[in-house]
Amino acid sequence: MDESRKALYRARARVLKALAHPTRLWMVEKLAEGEHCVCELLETVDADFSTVSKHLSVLRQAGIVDVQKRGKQMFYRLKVPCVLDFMGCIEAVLAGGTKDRLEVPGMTTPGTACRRCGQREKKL
Amino acid sequence: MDESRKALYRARARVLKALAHPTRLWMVEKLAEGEHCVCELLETVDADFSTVSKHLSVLRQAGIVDVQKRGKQMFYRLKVPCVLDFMGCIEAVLAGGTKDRLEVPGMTTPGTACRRCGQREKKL
DNA sequence: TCCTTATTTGGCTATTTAACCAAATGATCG
DNA sequence: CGATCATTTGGTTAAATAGCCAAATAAGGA
Repeated sequence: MDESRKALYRARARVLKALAHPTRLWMVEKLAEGEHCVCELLETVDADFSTVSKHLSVLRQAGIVDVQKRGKQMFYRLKVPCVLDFMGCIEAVLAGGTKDRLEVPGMTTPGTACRRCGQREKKL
Repeated sequence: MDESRKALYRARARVLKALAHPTRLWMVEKLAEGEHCVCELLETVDADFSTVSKHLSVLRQAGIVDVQKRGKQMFYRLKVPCVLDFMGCIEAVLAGGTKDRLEVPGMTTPGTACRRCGQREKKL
């Protein structure tokens, strides 16, 4: 795998990591309703002001949300709403389910031999 | 927010966290082709055998992949293929884009006042 | 049975992350 | 200008994570 490909996966992982926190997930859903200032988000999250601010900063740096300053307040918005579509699949994972992809491409058959180990299973 | 709701967000975050690593993301894509044993995955990932094994364990415990032991080998499969659908949206985030949801629900308008701060913006 | 192969487990250390507190910034208001 | 409100930044500490190595398992094969 070449370096640019590695960088791609690192970048993707960074986005997911930004989302991978209960409070931040909750905030994303809250922002799906429309923009909110930090103090509004603070109300329902049981955490310190600075903690909330830092979570929002993580989401912003990942490119998931947007901010706009108006007056004394910072208004956060969901910049990329498609992240909300993740929830359905996450629920499927939690349900232990084997939910198919939304758009099913050609998933190739299992059965390729292990090139390193050189062999396929022997029994069954 | 009640405790069971918090637990839900924690659970969701756990799934995303399992996915939020470059190597694991890569493995998920690789497993989308069909099942692979650990040694096959090892070939292309530049890491220790035990490291690869641990990454797979994380994915398994999250419920994203499945294992089946056959002979000496452990065959990992993607249990919930819909996680592959995340990639499109992640790319949109990376592109700084404002990609809409796949299925657009009624996203409410911004403009609700800050109940805590008691006011809406003054200028502009 | 002993050896080899495939994979997991158990430390261990370095790095990252989360949370809180206190102090800094920035805007509006009196 | 000085006070106040909304939010961010910096510091600190505790906890979680990633990676490597070495040892433990588990299944076949000689």
